[in-house]
Amino acid sequence: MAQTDTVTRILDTAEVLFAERGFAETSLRNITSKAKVNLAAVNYHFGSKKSLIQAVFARYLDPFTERFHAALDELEAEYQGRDIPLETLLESMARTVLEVPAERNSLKVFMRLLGLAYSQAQGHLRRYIQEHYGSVFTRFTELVRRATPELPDAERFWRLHFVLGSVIFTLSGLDALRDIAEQDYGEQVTVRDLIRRMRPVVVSAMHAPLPEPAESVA
Amino acid sequence: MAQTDTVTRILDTAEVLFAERGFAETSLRNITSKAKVNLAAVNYHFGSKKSLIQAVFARYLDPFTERFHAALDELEAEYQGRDIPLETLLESMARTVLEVPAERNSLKVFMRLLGLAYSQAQGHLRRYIQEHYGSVFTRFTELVRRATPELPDAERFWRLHFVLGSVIFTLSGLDALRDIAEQDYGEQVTVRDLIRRMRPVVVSAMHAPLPEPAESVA
Amino acid sequence: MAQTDTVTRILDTAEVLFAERGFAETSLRNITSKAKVNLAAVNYHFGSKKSLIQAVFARYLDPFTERFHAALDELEAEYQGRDIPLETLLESMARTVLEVPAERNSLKVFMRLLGLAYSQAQGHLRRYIQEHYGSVFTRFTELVRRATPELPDAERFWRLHFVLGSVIFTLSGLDALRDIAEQDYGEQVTVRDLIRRMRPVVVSAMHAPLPEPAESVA
Amino acid sequence: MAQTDTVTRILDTAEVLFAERGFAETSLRNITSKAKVNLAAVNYHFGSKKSLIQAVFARYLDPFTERFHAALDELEAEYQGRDIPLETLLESMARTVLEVPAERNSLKVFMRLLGLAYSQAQGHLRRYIQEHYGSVFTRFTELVRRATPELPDAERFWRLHFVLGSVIFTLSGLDALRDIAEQDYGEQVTVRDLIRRMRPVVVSAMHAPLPEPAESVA
DNA sequence: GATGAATGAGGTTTCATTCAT
DNA sequence: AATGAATGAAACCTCATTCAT
Repeated sequence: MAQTDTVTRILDTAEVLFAERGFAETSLRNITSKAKVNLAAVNYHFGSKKSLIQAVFARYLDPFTERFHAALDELEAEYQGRDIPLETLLESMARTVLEVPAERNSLKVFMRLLGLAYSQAQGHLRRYIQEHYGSVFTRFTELVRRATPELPDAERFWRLHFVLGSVIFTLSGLDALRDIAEQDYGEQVTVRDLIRRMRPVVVSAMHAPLPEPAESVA
Repeated sequence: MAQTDTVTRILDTAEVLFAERGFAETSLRNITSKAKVNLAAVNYHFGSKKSLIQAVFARYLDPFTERFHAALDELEAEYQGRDIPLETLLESMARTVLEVPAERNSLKVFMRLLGLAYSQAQGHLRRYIQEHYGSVFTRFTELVRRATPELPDAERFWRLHFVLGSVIFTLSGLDALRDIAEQDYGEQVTVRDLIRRMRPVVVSAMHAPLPEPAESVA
Repeated sequence: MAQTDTVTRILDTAEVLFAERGFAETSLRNITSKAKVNLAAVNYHFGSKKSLIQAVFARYLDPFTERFHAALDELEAEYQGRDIPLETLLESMARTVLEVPAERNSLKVFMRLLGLAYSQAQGHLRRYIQEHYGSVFTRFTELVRRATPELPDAERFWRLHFVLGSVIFTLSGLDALRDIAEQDYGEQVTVRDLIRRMRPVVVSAMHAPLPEPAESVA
Repeated sequence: MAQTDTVTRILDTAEVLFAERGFAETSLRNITSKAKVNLAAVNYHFGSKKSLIQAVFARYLDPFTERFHAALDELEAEYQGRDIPLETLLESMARTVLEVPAERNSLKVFMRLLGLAYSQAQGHLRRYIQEHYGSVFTRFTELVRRATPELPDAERFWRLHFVLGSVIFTLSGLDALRDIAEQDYGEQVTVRDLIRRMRPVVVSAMHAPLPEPAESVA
């Protein structure tokens, strides 16, 4: 009881502060004082700041991975060896991404964290994510490959990263952009809205015509 | 001479380190020791770390703004009031973005910096960029608006940011991605290749069908 | 059973770590984690780190004291009031020192601990040893006094400490020295060898001519 | 001026506290607060606590090494290739050891430090001393070899370490021993007295008869 | 009898900045 | 114009110990 409480309070506070300011700009003091927890508690429960950062991610990515694997299992069962259409795959991923943080009302935080994982140095984090969650991404990539046989492998690789960039960039910089959008267009945008907007863009991007071949001289 | 030298050495070193590790993770000591410059020199020449960060950006964004304004001037003169096609506008922007750092062989650094400007907290930086360089972007946005009359304003706003995200994300993480691509597909990708590949994707993205309207209940 | 086990495991681990690194450099965490024992167990069973240190010494010094008293009893019985020769006294001490740790194969540890007791601050330890084991040493010293009537008391005091220093220093640093000796002279030295080598040196040292008197001006 | 002052104050304070309590038991806060110097000054001037410890030793050992080399140069010149007698060599070393700290009235501190260097873990310190000052010791050892041709090499090696142990042990534990001696024998002992007392003991120890050969079975 | 959780004190180090020269 | 010295704040982490269970 007491433990769960402390550990959870630390994680809850940490993820919010990390999302707001980044890792380096958030000190353990910031976290523990806001969480009303002893300063040493972080090191006691997590061992180090690095491990805390990883734990914050794990709390999202563990259930995400599990559910996404399950969702892909279902799809594969449903399609019985036939190729799953790209739209369905993307749909399934989007749904899972939305599901996990929905239970804690922290979708925005999760998105910011994903953005930080990419943009902040934190080599240890990149390694941790790669090690622990690389396999789902690999599985997903392979299914995408079979859904888009017309694309050369390299082309597909790059397009997936274009799309990934779009999503992570937009969602992680969401707050600032949302402010501007609200000010300029009077719209109040939710993450759900954004995902709805992204769908056709992403699909079009993946299906765009192949580029003209490179010129002979670079 | 000696001063110019010092200032330039600081800027050259700072931009590389910032791009590699981020702002908070790069200390003035890191910079000055690598630049072989006195520790106090940063504060002496720039006043503070914040100002140094801004100066690093200004060195790219000042010439960029100037040239991009000039390029748009040319286009407007050429089209004499008629709408400039989206492809042409994007083309022009891409060319200018490539031109500026090309002279110092630092495209990657420039892109990483742009990425950091987006993703790192540094409120002061966002404000600085907005204040000093907001006008070019506004001008460009307005021209895009006239090139895509079929898009609702808000939709265009978001799509531009999707695209921006793609570009910055891909180019700023270029090194890592390039390694993977080379390993997996035996391709040696140049920045020019990437831009060539991006063109159809970006155009398709901008021209994607409108999303289905939001459901009534969020 | 469980308790005995825990206490013993703590003592076994603590003495090794203390001997290797010293008292201050060995944390209770080091000990308990290596001993696979709960962190609080040390405080629970021993009360404090200081008491643990004392307990580690007691485990060697209690049997040592007992046996040494017994050995001196025997000698006094054998010599029936006549002075016991210095060589015999030293011999007896050496034998007892070797006997106690021999049962646990920990002579080196014992010697290192004695060295630490001398050189590390730990006032409490010096006091503890003095209080609990001072009497054997006093008894031994008195016998030595009668064996070397030609030496002034102060001279004898210092010489005993010179010798003690030799022994503890050599035996506590044994591993490093043995490595050098083996490398340089191709000798594999056992503790018994060393004791054999020390005997004539110690005897000569104790019987050395008196120093010339101090000069008038320090 | 200001710098010299701060650096010197730190070194002066550090060596006293180290000598009194040992390295681990002396915190940088202890040092800087007693030296009335900013806490960060140690890291500014020395880089780390380890480097400070090394600097404290260097301040004694650098002049010691220099003078001892000079003294041996003189002796070699005087003896013109003939072997220098053991007594003379030891005499020369003792004189040099006394000379260096005499100028700062800190012989006792120097001795404690030497003792600590041996008994405290501090692997870095042992390595530092070995690297920087090993050569003088090697030179001295070689001269001792020629002064005691009757000793087998291994025997000489061990005897030198017996003697070293005597000296370091006694001198570094001096304070406690001195208290006892004063209480028991009413003597006030100076380091000079001790050295005077040690001389005949050391000489006798080195010239002790060879031990009886080892028994056939170890 | 034993333990996981928690704590307050204090450790070393790094930081951006300022100051006297 | 430029710099070496110095500083106060704050960073992360480890410590021995205590407490509730």
